[in-house]
Amino acid sequence: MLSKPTDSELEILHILWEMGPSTVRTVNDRLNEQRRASQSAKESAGYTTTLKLMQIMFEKGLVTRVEEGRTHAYTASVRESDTKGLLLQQFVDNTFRGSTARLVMQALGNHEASTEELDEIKALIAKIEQGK
Amino acid sequence: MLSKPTDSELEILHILWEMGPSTVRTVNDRLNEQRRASQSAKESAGYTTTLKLMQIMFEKGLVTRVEEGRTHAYTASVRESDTKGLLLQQFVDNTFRGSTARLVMQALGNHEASTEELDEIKALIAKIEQGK
DNA sequence: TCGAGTCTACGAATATTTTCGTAGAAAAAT
DNA sequence: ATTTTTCTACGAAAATATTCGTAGACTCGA
Repeated sequence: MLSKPTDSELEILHILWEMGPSTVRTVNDRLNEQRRASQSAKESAGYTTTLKLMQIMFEKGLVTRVEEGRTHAYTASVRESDTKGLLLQQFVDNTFRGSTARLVMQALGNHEASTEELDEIKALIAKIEQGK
Repeated sequence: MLSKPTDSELEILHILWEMGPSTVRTVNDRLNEQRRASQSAKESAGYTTTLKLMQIMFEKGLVTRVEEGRTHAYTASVRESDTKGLLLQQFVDNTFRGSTARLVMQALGNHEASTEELDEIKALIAKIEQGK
């Protein structure tokens, strides 16, 4: 059963999805790199903080790990699209009363979407309509 | 400055947006009614739980209140579209790395959107493209 | 070989969010 | 008039999420 990751856990999952199997050290470095780059609200995380999070994620089944000599190589054990789908589902339920259409309207209304993005979306809609 | 409501606070805001100025009692009743109706994960909330939440929301400036005899009438002081926009922004940042297009793709890809909804969205896209 | 550096494990301090018990005042019911 | 109900205020417990200190084991270079 797919369990919902917290915000911090999601940050780590993103890195594992992007980089594949990684050590805690690698994840921690990348994490702090990203936070610095994006002026994230969060400070940089201590090594043991990231370690602990990843251990908890292991207990929850969000990641698997393999001993590689003295260190562990962690791998995401939930699929990116499944996880995002679940998060999206809950977000739509909580915030838009379950209405995907209203979510999309708000998203397109607020944000400047680029012409390319709009084209992509139009193409997707066309594809969905064909399937009906 | 618009502050981000927690999940419970959002649940209350929805009710205030829907019903206009309301007492704690009214909000609490409606809340539990909705939770029962939707088999929500949460149990029904005690009166003082809702009261405390609304007091906290008042301190945060999410709601205003007016004494009406012995009770208080609470009103949302943040706009629905602003609040949802903020939540959406943060959700897109956390979950889709800031890409609205990817959010929309996931939303349309996963969910069966109705023909009417798709038409609405197409119309919206057309309008945005005209504005460019 | 010894000391500095790096790893995991683990407990616990913090912070945040949610829940509720209790007390006191006011109103309503009997 | 007195009991019961219905409010608010408030503190604090409970639940959840985040952060980090410390200890012990292993590795590597001097």
